[in-house]
Amino acid sequence: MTLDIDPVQSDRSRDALTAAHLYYLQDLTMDAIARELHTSRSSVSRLLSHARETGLVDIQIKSPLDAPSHLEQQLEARFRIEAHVVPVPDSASDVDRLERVALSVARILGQYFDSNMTMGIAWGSTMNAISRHVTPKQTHNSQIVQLNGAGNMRTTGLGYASEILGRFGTAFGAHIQQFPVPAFFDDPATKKALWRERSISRLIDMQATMDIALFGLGSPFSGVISRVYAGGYLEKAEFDALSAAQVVGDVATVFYRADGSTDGIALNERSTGPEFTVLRRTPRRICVVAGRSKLASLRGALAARLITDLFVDESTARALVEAS
Amino acid sequence: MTLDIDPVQSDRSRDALTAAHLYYLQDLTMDAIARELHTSRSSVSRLLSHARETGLVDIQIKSPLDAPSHLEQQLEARFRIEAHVVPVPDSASDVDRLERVALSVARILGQYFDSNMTMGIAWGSTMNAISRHVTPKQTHNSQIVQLNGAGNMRTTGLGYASEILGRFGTAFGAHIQQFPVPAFFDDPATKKALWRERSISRLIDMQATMDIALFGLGSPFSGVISRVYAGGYLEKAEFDALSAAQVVGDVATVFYRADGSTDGIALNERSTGPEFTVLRRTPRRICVVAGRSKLASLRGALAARLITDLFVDESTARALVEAS
DNA sequence: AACCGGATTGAACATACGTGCAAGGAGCCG
DNA sequence: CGGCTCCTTGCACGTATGTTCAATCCGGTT
Repeated sequence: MTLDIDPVQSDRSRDALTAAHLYYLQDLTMDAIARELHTSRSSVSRLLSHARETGLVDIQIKSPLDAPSHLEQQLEARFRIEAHVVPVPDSASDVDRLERVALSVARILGQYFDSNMTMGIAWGSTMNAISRHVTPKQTHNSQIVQLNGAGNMRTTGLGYASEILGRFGTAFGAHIQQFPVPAFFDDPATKKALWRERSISRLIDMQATMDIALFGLGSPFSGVISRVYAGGYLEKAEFDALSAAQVVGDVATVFYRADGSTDGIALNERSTGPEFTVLRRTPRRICVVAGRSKLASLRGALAARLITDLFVDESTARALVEAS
Repeated sequence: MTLDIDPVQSDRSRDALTAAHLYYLQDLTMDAIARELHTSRSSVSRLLSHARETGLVDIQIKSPLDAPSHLEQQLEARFRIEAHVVPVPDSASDVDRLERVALSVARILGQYFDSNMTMGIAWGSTMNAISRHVTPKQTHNSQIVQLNGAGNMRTTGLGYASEILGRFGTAFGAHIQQFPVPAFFDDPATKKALWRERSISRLIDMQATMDIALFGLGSPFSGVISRVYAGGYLEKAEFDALSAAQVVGDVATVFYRADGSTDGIALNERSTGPEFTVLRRTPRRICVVAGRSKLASLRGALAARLITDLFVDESTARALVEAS
């Protein structure tokens, strides 16, 4: 057994690297590059795609700091967060919105995550969308930790959640830490007991000391039903209880009201997501929101001070600013 | 008088920014972007060019660290420098070589230079070529300092050198410090006297404390005549003296031999470039070389330990490694 | 108000680029 | 040694992008 890299792979990458050099740093046409590399133009096109996909080429966009859009400035001033407004035409559907915001986030994420870091991630449609596009970036000694369990009455949830987790993991070359518990326990006592198990508490500790948290928002009572409510995670009675408690949203299956409060929301006792008091210790907490249906939920999360960095589509951002 | 930015400029930049967002982060086609921005596709193409040219979009290429080319590794091991080999086909002319290496350097330079830094730059065909392509990057409180005088019998040299200097200055938003003296004094005493003038000594001090030096190499006795020898800077007699002293090259009009030594080279007493003992204190000293005609000169500069970072075209790099 | 550069715009054209496809390997059984 | 699959390659085609040019707009001047 040897440590050599697959020579074919390495050949390919070496070529991709020179191709990228010639294309992006020397402005040669793919045709010219093809001649220098003794191959066809189409292969060069493919090499360059490969270079971009694998993060060999890194394209960043830098706001000249003096020109964050008016919207971003307002959000930053009003909520004390770093805001990133993703331009999406007002006519776009909510699906488009999510897809486009997710794509933007996926491309930028590498600027936040680095070697020796631990990032906690939730799961759900937002995280799923992001995971499908993350641009790879090689890191060392870094960890991706699942924030909340994903099991329900029908499945252990390991498939869906770990797919998401896995995509982040391979993109960053990070170890992944799954959280093999249901989204909600039936009995709070089970949770307490499990939390004392070393295998689980190790994970809880990692969550408590992570450098970055990345999450979307659940919004139980708005048009688009978040995955948590659709997938058999909650019974009708539980759902009604949330409604009665005036819940407006959740982060990693921990629920909150419009004012950001969580006290007396019974379901949280059985939820596996990190308590907000813990979450708030994470230095960078990136929230991704797309679509106006999540507006109430977003207001609540802001009130709960769960967010340090917000990625949001333009029209939702506008709505957020206007109503305040 | 107001501090507002030209609203037209700012409009343009804002659009360029969103266009860049949509194009590079969301993979929209220019056509789609045109519709969102209510303009024509060609305008979007222009906006994107603008965004790239002004450094709004920053494209980096990251060697996965495990894959610096064989050549780069050898150079780094042998000379204790950071090497960047620029791929250029062996068939390319020396002019092409220079142009392509310069373009690469111009694109990468922003990764080295930042706010609050001082960079010293020489002048000559290499620096000229680089200056014509530097990708802008906004910095604050940074300085560009001219390393050596550019005047000669016919002109003050302020035009040519300051054009170069100016391009770097505007690209980085840096203050520029010209060096209004000839390349060589006739009398060493004049130099000594001037060096005591506060206006000049201030500049010398800046050179002594700069963070980065950027220079090409002169190679008096090889095919392509460096600007120093062509432009009326040296008399026949001086040229002969250099030859007799076995000089192989110069950095900022300070001459050295193949072994890197400078002792007893009379012309250096009258040269306005920084002494090597001073130059070597600069933490990062970036040398840009293109063309095998500069090989001897490059060997000397390496022997003189003037270089910490080398940018060189592929075939010159190969020649350098092979002959050692 | 009429006039004049100079900059900006969209249409049209000319390139350059991405991708489906069929052909040609390279490895892997049977 | 076929015969199989899976992967890579170059070609051909359609689309996306860069660029020229004439028309238009704008700010300043007479």
